[in-house]
Amino acid sequence: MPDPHASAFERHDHAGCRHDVLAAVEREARERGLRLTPVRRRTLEILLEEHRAMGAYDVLERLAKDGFGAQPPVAYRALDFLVDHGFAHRIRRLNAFAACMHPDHSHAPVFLICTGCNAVAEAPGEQVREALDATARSLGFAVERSNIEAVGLCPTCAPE
Amino acid sequence: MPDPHASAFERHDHAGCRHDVLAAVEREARERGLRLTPVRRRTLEILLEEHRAMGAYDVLERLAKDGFGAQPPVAYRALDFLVDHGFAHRIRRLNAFAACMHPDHSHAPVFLICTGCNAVAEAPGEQVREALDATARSLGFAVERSNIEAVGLCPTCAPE
DNA sequence: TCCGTTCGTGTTATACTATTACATATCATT
DNA sequence: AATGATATGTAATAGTATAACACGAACGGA
Repeated sequence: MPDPHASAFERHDHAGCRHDVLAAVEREARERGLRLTPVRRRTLEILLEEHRAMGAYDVLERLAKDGFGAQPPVAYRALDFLVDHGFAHRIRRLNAFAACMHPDHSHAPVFLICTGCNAVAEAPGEQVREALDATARSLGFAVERSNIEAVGLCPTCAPE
Repeated sequence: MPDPHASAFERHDHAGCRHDVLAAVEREARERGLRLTPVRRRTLEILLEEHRAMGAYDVLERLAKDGFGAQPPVAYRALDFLVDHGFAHRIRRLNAFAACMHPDHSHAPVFLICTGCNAVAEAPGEQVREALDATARSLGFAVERSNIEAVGLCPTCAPE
């Protein structure tokens, strides 16, 4: 099994992580009584196959090829479902979506977007999330959800 | 002078903070050799007057009423200028813009968006930013810019 | 099993957000 | 005043997202 903690910037076994994540999502959905319908499942597969942040219309195009509806709501609804239940993430800076690589445990990840190669890594966000909660709490604000995104250069693209 | 550290969730003297921020921006622009042209200045004034996150088209509408061009690029260019130089912020979650309340010192704020009253507060982001940098660094990622946004309930809207 | 309700899908249409491209004008500098 | 860089105005279009409605499948209770 691929190292689940490997950074998305590192080389890893795509086929393996794809399979594992899908299995984890299926199990989660079953346990939580969620309906992982054909469109939803296929949408997740597409995100996993591409293994990158994809626009809703890119996803839609692929869904249409697979015989699903070709109108925007088809993609948006499936993507919203995945995001709502933690099986995918929305990256607002890119107006894009990406499969969650750790769907089995709740987490609020941080996204690192490389301006050199356009790769997007899902980094562990516990520390950042904790700091954010503390900051919010000091103002009496109760955080429900958050998005934390950074753009910069990944190790490969960074100058020496 | 209004307390510059007051949370946006607290009552405060809008007219006062408006004036102070505008003065600070004018000084900053002068010192840094930036051209705070009429559209740009008016755009900032609009954001300050409304004192909330505004869509580009809302801003555009007001600019048009004031005799400026009525096409989207007019608003987007002015807003981009303000954002690029730290005089305003872009809140991606809302596809909106808000005047920066502390334009005199560089900072990477955190945005707290209340789902109850739609208020947006600009909270100090040093701690969060530090945690984000640490997380990114551990993956060899060099952060250039980031956006950190949280949705939840402000003190006023939170249930007892 | 039948009925009603909820949920999911497909479709049409439209709303909202943002950028490209190009012409014109203004500014800073010589 | 001439030049090059910067800023503005406008037209056209690209890209992102949602509302509203019809239909049908899944679910739960009588």
